[in-house]
Amino acid sequence: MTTRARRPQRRNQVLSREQIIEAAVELLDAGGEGALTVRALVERLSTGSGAISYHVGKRDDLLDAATETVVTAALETKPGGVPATPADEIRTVALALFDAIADHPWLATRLTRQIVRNPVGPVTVGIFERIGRQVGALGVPRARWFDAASTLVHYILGAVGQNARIEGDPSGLDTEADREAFFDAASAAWEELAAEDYPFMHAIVGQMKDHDDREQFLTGIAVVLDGLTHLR
Amino acid sequence: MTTRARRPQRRNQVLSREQIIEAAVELLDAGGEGALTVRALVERLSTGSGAISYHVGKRDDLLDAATETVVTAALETKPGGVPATPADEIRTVALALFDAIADHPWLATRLTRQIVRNPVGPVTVGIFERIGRQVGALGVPRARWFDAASTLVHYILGAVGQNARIEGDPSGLDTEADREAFFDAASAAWEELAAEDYPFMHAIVGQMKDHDDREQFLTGIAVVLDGLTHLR
DNA sequence: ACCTGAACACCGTTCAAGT
DNA sequence: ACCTGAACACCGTTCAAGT
Repeated sequence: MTTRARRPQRRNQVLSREQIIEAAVELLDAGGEGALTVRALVERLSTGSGAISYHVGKRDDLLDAATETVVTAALETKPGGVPATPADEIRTVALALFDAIADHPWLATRLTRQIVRNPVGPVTVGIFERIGRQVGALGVPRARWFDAASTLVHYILGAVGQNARIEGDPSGLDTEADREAFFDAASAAWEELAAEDYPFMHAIVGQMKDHDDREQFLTGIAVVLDGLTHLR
Repeated sequence: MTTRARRPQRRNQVLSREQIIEAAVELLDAGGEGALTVRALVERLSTGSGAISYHVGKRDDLLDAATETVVTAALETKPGGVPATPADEIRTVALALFDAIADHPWLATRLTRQIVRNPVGPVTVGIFERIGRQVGALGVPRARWFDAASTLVHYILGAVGQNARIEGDPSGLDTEADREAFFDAASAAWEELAAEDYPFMHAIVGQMKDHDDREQFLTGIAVVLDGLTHLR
């Protein structure tokens, strides 16, 4: 390693925007949105609070940046060079978002928020462009492309948001066991509802117990895709 | 007024849970989730912070209670005695939620959260029961009722969440003019995207400018309903 | 240009004390 | 049973000062 550097006039930049975002994502994954505090960040990066605001601005901006980083990475995952069908491509994007939220439950709230408030950002544009390109090939007439893409995106966001499990539970293990216990408790409670007032809930309590979120999500996508082919 | 009361052993209860929730909704409507602070509540109700926690528990519980109150009220609006078709009934529920979120933008985030975390509460059960009852009449086979109802609810939540405009903007008037300015800015930015990289965004920028959220929402519902009739 | 960290103005929750 | 309000342990942001 060469130790002779010419006039290091400015201090070694030891902290970067990327580093802060990375640490933020780790905190968010571990403890949900409440766990992302400036002080936790300061300790983890052993720096001062001013340095953080210098690099990423306000906490809210950091949350946006973290969202953007994670979503962009999720959308880039596209290894297979197979030129998929339009439906396949839509499913790929949808599942990428589904999985991203499964890995980062705090994303659910933030993703919705970002799309609403920042229609110009790479998150909104990325998702719409990627999905929207397919709707023409699906047989949707040009005048309805915006409606079609919006319907798909809205469905995906809604479904994906509902599959963000017990976010920010600091009590650790929200594993498969937890998940099952949660569903068991829910279906038990549904069974106790008055049957005459809640006939539907009683009818589906069995289906609810052994459904698979991911499969159900794909079913929903298929339903929307099917409906879109009839959009004139 | 009779002034002679027999031993009012306990003080007049001057503060009620309902009053607190009502004040909370007003604060939320006026300034978004950030405006609901214990101190703001304390001042508005001229009481102490302890009284609030006594009646409604923690801030988070109050947010849940406010959500429940508003959603329940929205779902109860059912004046016409006309026994609508299944599709009509679904549209009624969907629009009730749409309008509730238009009036109370803070609901968007909270509604999702409540449905995820409290599948037993009146919000989740109310929405599912009301919508789910219709899917049988739609021609969905019984074994698919849960999938069908979930698809509808997920679409509705996703769409409705996206139509919660600039929530919690304390700068007042988020009126029609603001809304238009917002869309104009967005479409201007979309037009500036590189046409070769974002062909879809360019194709729809005109549609985006003069679309109507509510109509688009109904289109989406129609798409999903259509898809559901083919679900086997 | 980059970083420090004290200071500030908030925040929600708790709890001993009063009625 | 209901309410008060001080005390506490947090929080994000700012900013003069250092390098």
